[in-house]
Amino acid sequence: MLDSYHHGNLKQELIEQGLRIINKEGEDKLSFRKVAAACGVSHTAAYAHFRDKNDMVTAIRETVSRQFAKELFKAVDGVKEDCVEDKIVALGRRYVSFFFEKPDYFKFLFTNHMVKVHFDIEKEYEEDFPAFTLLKKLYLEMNKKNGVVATREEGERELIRLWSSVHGIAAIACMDSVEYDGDWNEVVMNCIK
Amino acid sequence: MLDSYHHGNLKQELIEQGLRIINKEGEDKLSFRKVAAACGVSHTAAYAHFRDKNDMVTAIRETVSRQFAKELFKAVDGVKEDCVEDKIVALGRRYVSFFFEKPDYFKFLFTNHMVKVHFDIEKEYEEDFPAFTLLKKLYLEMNKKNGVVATREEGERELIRLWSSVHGIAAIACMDSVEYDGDWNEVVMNCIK
DNA sequence: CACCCAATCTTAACAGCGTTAAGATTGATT
DNA sequence: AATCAATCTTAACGCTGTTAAGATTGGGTG
Repeated sequence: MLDSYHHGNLKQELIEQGLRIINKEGEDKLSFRKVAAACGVSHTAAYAHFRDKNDMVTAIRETVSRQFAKELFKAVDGVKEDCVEDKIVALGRRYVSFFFEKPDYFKFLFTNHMVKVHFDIEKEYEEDFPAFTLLKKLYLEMNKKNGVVATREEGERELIRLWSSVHGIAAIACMDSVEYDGDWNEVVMNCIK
Repeated sequence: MLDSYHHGNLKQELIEQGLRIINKEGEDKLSFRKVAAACGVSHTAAYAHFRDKNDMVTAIRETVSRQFAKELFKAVDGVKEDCVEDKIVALGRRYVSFFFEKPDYFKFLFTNHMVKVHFDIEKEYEEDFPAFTLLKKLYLEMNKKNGVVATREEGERELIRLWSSVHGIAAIACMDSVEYDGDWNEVVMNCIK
């Protein structure tokens, strides 16, 4: 463990170095060999920890996904306890600002189809995209507080509307050829309703 | 021109074969060499027509972009002349259904930042994404018809809301891990307003 | 303590990729 | 008929992901 042959903590460092490369050079510049070199290890060592490259990228993606969710939770927790509407707005703002700060993460998270989601408002799904699960929870909380009893169809449509609004703004704000000198926060407000 | 050394129409066939490969195997499976082989030509012949691979992919992307716009125009033209609201709805529906039919096109069009867009409602921009230009036109038409005089800020926000709603739904409808057995048309209706 | 095994890492090799360089072929122009 | 520029070919380079076979090592068993 001391003397280099066995790294000791390779799997995690591969993820960290991979993330660093994506941040600095973009996802397309990420290669198995480069990550290994960054860890000071031969280019096939990673196969002891990941099935293939895609498996490693997926692990990195899950790290980003958790990091994203953590930011959303933080934003929501900063709002006074009983103001569900404000919490939803706070989530929407952070959702957009997170990706506005790191546009590459948007592409990285959403373009390879890892995001699992169930609109079904009558059940919870452990495997769902955490950011979505949080939104779903807040939405149900809001309905409950306001005494709204939506049909399943109405509720699902409204949930989709909420998420797609915010997600759509993030998608557009991330396009590097889109310039908008207004305030994205205002846009979010205007969209969520 | 007859006897094979000079292909005669290579550039266009490269685009067509490239598009075919993307449709059948996905963008990541597209290679310069494979497209060339599909055209029955050596793997460097394409360099007479495209600067590099990215240049060829961009050409393919512009083809898809035009094809997409054509579909939207067709949908809009199918609506009675003076019903602007219905036209916008028709555009939204086709926007989503187009990508729902070919999910790979969504990623292909939007994840490499080719889409240029100006929200500025006081000018027209030739180079803008044609689908967006159409929406912008309809939006201004609607305001005019209804005698709405929005400030520049309000107008831009509303335009963004319109587009991001539709775009967001398309983005979500395209994720292969998202299953929704409701009608996306209803979702579009509910979002556009 | 000695042994062994399984996990971990290395080197070697393969096919596929984009790209460049140098040369062959051709249709069109002079 | 000669020439030239556009077009296509072959050869080579360095990079990529992946597999196979072997070296190294730490932990658990006798």
